[in-house]
Amino acid sequence: MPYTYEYPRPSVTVDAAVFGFDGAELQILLIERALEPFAGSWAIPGGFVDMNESVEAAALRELQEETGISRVFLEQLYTFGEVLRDPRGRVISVAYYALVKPSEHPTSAASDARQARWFPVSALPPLAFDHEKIVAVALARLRGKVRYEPVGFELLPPKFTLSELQALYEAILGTALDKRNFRKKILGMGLLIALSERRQGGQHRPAQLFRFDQKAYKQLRKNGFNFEL
Amino acid sequence: MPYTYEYPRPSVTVDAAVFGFDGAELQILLIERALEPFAGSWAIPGGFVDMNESVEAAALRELQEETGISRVFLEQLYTFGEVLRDPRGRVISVAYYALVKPSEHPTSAASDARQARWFPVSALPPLAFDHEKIVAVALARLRGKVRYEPVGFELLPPKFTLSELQALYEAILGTALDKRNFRKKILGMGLLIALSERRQGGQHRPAQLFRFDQKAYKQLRKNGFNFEL
DNA sequence: TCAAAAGTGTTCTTGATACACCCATGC
DNA sequence: GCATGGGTGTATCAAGAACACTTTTGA
Repeated sequence: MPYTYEYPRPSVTVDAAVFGFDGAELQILLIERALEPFAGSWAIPGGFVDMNESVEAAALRELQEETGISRVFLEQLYTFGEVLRDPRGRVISVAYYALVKPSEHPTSAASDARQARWFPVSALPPLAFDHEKIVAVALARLRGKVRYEPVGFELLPPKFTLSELQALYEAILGTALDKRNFRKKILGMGLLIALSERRQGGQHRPAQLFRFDQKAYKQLRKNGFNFEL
Repeated sequence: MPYTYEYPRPSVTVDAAVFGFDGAELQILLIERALEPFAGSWAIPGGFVDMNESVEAAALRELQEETGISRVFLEQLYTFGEVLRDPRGRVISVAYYALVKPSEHPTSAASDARQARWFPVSALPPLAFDHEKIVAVALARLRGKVRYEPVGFELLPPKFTLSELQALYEAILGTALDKRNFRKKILGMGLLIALSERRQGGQHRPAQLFRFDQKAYKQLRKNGFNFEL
């Protein structure tokens, strides 16, 4: 690297806000830090980027190491580059957000995390570093994104009912939605496939199960289709 | 920095896609590199982040140094973190995009740029590094952003006609817009202030000049107003 | 008087919103 | 038979899209 010897180098970390949904509330996965600084504090998972891995690969690796999660929807969020944001010195953090189906990802703490645990976004503990800011940006992004791209399905199990889907949207957007209008709109898009199964959940009428039609979505996108709400 | 001595550190650069508008076409400001690698190639302005400045401050500084531009709309775009994106070694780039009023920013090359020049986005030369990718992402972001936030005004002089505004939107979006509908919508928002001046530009009827009403916009935003198209 | 851009309203169509009752099941 | 969530249609309203002619100026 002949050209850059003279340049001072900051450290670069990745941090990921991992969202999940428990059927009622939007959740975020936090780890309890095992190491200084902020040992014992809650934080979003993350760590240093190695020299021989891309930034995105680092985010995936840290998620795997600290929480056991792999194969998730992951998208870059924002890079936090204030000079004093980390007591260890100059550390620039590339933040990501991830959407997982908690049912498919039993979390298991490891690496430099004492434990990993889901918290409802409405009741988060104090967080290490500037992670509260990162979470706030991630939430804003998710709320924006969910309205014009079908990312909600990343948070639901492969088979779901329309009521579950609606509850998810209500949890993310923080508003009540009209049941008939919601169904009319979402079914009208032709992105859901009705399965031959139903879900029985108590002493009432069983609900039709659906799955998201990835292929139809990709096809529609090519033709200029825009998912909306 | 006791905790991080053991970590290898990538270099971090900032790069900025700077957009302008000449009345007809959307333009991008490029510099001709004076130094290796890619000496003599065109590139978007950028450079290394110093240890004692935030990433955003670095982007502003590099813009000033390489093109003479200051006090512009600047927003973070995306961080490019592939391992081999820079021949100098491991260099992570935090990309920004900027919107400038070319009239107010006579560009002047300096620092490690031989010259700075505007190019229409439809006719860019080959670019250094992965800058073509960065420009593509910046363009996509601008096209998305311009539809739901009034950023277009950053590209126009303080006083402008409705035809100029419409031409700008048409250049960015790449589509023709209906004159009457455009005027109806944009005036209906109450964000433009009609000035008592007119602009004479040839042998035809002079056009009413307007300016953007920043205060009204901030006020409306507080009340949940959403700019759209 | 001609060329060139500025300016102006109405109709139609489409999508968003509001709203209330019957259905299937388990207990 | 009753409690619980599942499922369905219509009428109103607002916003978007389509569309053509008159006005003002300089040459």
